[in-house]
Amino acid sequence: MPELPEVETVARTLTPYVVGNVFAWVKPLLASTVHPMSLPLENLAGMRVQAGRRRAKLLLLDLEPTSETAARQDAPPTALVFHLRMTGRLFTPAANAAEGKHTRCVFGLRKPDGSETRLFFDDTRTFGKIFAATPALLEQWTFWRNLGPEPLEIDASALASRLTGTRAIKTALLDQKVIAGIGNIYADEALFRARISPLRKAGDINGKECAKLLDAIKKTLLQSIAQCGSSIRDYRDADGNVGAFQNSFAVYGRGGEKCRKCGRELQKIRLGGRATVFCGHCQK
DNA sequence: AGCGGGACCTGTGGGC
DNA sequence: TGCCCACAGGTCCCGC
Repeated sequence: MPELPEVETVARTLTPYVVGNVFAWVKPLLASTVHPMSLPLENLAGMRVQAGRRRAKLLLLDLEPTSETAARQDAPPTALVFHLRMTGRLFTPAANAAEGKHTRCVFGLRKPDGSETRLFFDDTRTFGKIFAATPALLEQWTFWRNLGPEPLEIDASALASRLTGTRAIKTALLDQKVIAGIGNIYADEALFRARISPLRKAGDINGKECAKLLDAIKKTLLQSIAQCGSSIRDYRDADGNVGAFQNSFAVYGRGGEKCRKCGRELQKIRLGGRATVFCGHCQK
């Protein structure tokens, strides 16, 4: 499900509901949803949500201590990290709402006025993870440590230096160590906009093409963020709203249909195990 | 190094 | 209506 624009949208919509609130209790409903390296989620008790943000496809709640936690012996988590994977959803349910069939964890938070609010983590396919971490723990997490740069924050030369080797450019874009946050949708969409075939060898993309590709990546991601992401089936933001960028797809999910640029039939292949759609005429 | 395949899960949609 | 198969926005691991 969520790639960079979707996680960004969830972070933005969730933040107003949680910032300033203090974790009071937690109810894990599926043990495997808690990352094996995570601190016990119970350690969240007394920590206040200071900010919400996104890194790659991860959503982070930055935490700060309160008087409740000041005397604690254990190291309290300084961040609560969520990886939504394919079907993870974070939202604040209505006060009387019951847990759903796919609710994997419930967090109880206390608002400054003393009233309680809850945070649900729902995840149909159960691939998602919750990780209560300290900075040291995050650094021990290989996936985190190896994350590549944010696509919206790098320049073309930085991208060029990371695109090496003989593997397909699309495979490289999906590799979170190369560049973080791009998934199957935005890899296909950006390559179409840059008029680059997904099958080209990453190391063969020249400087000019690299600049064009990065420009296409940034524009695609920013346009999607502006439209609150893409909703194919599961994705919803923290308010339960769908995104709109799926209406702007040039290639994703359009195999066999006509290229919007040249009218020829879009090809659908499998590349690195992922459905890949592109125009064999427009993309070289 | 890089590829394909499978695994992890549940649900949905198409074909028959 | 129902069954079976293919497939789904992510990542990891294995063997070649």
